[in-house]
Amino acid sequence: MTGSATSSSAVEPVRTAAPIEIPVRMVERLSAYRRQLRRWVAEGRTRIYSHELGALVGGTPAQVRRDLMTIGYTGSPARGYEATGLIERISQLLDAPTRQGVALVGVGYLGRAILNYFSKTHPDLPILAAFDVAPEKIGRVLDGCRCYAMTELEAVLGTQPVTVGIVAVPVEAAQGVADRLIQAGVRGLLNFTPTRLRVPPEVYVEDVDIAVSLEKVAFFARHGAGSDEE
Amino acid sequence: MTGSATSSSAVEPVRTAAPIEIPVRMVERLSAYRRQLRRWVAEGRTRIYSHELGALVGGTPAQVRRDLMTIGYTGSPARGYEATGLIERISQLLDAPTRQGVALVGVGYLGRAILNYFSKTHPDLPILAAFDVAPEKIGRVLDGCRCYAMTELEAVLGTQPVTVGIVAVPVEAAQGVADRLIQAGVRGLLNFTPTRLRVPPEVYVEDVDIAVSLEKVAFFARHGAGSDEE
DNA sequence: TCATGTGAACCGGTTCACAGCC
DNA sequence: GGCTGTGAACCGGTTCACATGA
Repeated sequence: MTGSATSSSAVEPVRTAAPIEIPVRMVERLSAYRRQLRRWVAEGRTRIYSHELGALVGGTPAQVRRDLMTIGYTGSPARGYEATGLIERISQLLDAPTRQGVALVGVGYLGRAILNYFSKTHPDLPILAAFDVAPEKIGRVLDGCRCYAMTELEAVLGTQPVTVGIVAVPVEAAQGVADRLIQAGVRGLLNFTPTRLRVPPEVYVEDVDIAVSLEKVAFFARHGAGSDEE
Repeated sequence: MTGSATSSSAVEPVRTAAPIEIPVRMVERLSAYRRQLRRWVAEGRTRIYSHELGALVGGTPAQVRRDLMTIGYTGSPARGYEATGLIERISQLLDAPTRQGVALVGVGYLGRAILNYFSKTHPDLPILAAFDVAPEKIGRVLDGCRCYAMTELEAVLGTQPVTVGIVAVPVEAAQGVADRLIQAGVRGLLNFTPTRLRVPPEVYVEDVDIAVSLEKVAFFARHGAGSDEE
């Protein structure tokens, strides 16, 4: 189908670490688990039951247990799961062994929102550089992140361990930005633009489509709310 | 689920034409189809094949055909699908028969980004009002949308056909905002906050969790890109 | 020939349900 | 008693593959 399946070069990935193959949805859940667990710990709690964590994240106890079983983390029937240990285990899987950072392209309202939000939270996976075309933004430091000119993109990325790019530019510019980011070594893109980016098969693209989300909400606001999810 | 349509005030909606039960993911796809079709038409094309539409949206031809079959839209083997007719059919399903609008709460960077983006595109499903606590924003008109004080929320929503609310406020304020919106008649929420909103079962909540999305991208940027999706 | 329409097989994630243990 | 660990059943969406028609 138009290229996607492609790769599958017959080679079964004997990938170094991470012997576990984690399904996409589960990565989302693990990420959510970790965040809630950090709050939990910050509130002084140390142990948690599957039904508690489930409630915190909007999932079922069975789902939580299944996930934790899959990542090989064991609790005890009497005391549930040990929170900090679980956080560590999840981090072990989700975080890169070597420091990995993010580049933000497009410092409009959306870009500023992201910078602003991530400067506060999110110690791991830092936004190392921002890029924009507007001269008045270039050289400034916004929320602790330096803003460079688009022309400097290749140079800056050459000095930073950036593996993820956020595309927060106008639609027309998206593909060009994606190409340059990938050329500069980025392997994953978070795309806020309503275009399907054309990328080589080894690059991962996640589309965040607010327009579609909004229409979905409008639709289910009328028809029976299929409860929530995600 | 399991057919039991919970609430459904006994009245089987004799809605003009929509006896179809549409799965969640399909609503997303239909929304995406429509947007691409509109571009397609804007470029002067009138007919489209399943594989073309599939490519435009990142899906397979089979998936497209199945979806169109499900919504009861028929094409011809020789000429594919008629674009404008298809747009209309999708609109018939997705859009409300009566004018329905959106309220935005929180006019920070994220709120501004949304206002800015939706004022340009999106004629149907307009953002009818914005709310914030910052005095300097109150009374101003941003991207064609008036910004009111939070205290005016109930009063303003009483005069507008708002069924959807966008929650773009700081985490701490989210639940309170959600409660008030729902109290004011909103039936669907688009939540940008990293909390699980507590809502009555008839209200639909869609969480857009940028932090989780970013971690997902970072993860798959390292491990094999499982192609794209969503 | 090439694309549509569609029953049927397929697939992978979710949920069930129960054994084991504290 | 309540909770974990987990094989097995379940379920719904996706994909296949082929009959059909221009």
